[in-house]
Amino acid sequence: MQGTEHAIDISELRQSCARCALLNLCLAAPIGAAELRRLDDIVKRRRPLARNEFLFREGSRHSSLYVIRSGAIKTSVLLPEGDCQVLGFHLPGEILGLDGVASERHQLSAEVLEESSVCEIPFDRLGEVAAQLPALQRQIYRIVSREFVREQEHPVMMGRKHAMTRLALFLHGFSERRSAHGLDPCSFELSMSRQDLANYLGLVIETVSRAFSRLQALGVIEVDRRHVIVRDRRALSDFARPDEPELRATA
Amino acid sequence: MQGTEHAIDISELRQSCARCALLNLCLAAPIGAAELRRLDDIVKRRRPLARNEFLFREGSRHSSLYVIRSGAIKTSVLLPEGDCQVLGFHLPGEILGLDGVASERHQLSAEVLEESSVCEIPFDRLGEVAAQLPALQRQIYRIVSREFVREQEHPVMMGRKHAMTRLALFLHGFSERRSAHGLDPCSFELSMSRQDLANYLGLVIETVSRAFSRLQALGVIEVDRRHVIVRDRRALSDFARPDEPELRATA
DNA sequence: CGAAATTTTGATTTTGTTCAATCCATGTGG
DNA sequence: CCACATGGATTGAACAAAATCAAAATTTCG
Repeated sequence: MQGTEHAIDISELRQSCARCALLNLCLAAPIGAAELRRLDDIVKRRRPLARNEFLFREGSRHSSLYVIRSGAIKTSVLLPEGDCQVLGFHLPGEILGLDGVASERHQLSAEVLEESSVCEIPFDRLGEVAAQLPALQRQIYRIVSREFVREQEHPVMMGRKHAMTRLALFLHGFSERRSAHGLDPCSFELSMSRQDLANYLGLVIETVSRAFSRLQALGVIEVDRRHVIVRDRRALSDFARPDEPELRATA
Repeated sequence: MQGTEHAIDISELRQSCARCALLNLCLAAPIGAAELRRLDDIVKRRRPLARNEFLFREGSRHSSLYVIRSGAIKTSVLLPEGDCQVLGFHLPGEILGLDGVASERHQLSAEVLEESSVCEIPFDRLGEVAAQLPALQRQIYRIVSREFVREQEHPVMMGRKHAMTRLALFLHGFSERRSAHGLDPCSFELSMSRQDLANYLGLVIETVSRAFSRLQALGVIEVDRRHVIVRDRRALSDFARPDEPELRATA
């Protein structure tokens, strides 16, 4: 409830796809300036979402895609016994809401990990606009494909037999994603809890904790609470290689 | 090289989306009979693919989507050290080739597990047709979303801590998918090797073998080579529940 | 039929999980 | 401002499960 309605309106007016820093990662990338306004018209810029808020919940009605503008969002799915499987941690430039198009209901939940803002794009209106802008249509497919490919990194990580490999792979990928956004790849804050990370990696929290400690003891990273500094980028990507028992034994 | 060119032509002429048994699972589902012909025109029906052939390979140029008409196809991605991660086993009605739209090159390989036939749909021509048929456009999104959601089952499986749970989850899902296609859900042939299955589940081959033996010893399934009979559907889905140590201990 | 490949089974080792205790950062209320 | 409670994270010890190593059995295929 901080900030008046009025203040929010002003900031919304200021925003437009044309001047968005994420433009080239986003749906709008290949569109001419003129046509961009048509897309701009249907995009709703939502007020910032606070930590622990849900962007959407499993089972709720689906009608929009969301592009993350800033922050970090966790997606997960409920399992029969009450617990859940974390499916991803999503960063700026990434798209959410593709689940749910098929069944008109979201198949997963999206929870905000740190204050985030997103652009909401009503799905049917996007379809209407895209029908008249072939370049936009193609870009939508491209983005969807990109997300599809990125999802595959998850099973690749979980397929590794050693906890260290999984964590190294995660940290390495996280670091890479930061690079791609022009952020420091060697020093960052993890916005998810150890519990979330463990769940994501298919491990228990203790094992993740030990893997962090181990990487730190080996001088690969420095970790303080949720802050991570990558000390030896090379060593990290060595550990991220498919399970070679030699590597992770002594050192 | 079996079958003459002529024979193949005849069988191709006979095929059309309109009389395809998979129509309702496929892109064409909600399209009127008249418009269906336009889609029909761009679909290439490929001659049956033999076991071990590749539908496409990682790195090769992408230009089409593929709908599996019959058979079974395995997708996988190469890992830095030379081995690979199996990402999925795909059955009739499912779509392949969405990887590769973003980068114009396939990001994964698709290998035929048993004689299969697929419809090939040139991607840009599909776009052209869909631009004029909103119902087709929507259906494409729906199918893509469906595949997207189905991919999530993989990390859910890999997230389980016990080998038995992963295998049970796989068998249960496989059985369900058969039901959906009107096939016997309780008796089937697995077309993938134990090695492929182990890789897919994030386990080694010996562990998978033992899990099979164990499920058989418990009377849940009967397994002979690659043929599986589900004896106790209920017990199977109990084992497929998130890791409850009690369940899989004795019995 | 015989060779090669795949799968199963057994014994052993390694790793991760579980259980339990401690630590530590944070926030509360006296 | 400082005990104190709280939740999250780390660490340790015992245990269980899967990986590894090795061998035997079975199937597949030439």
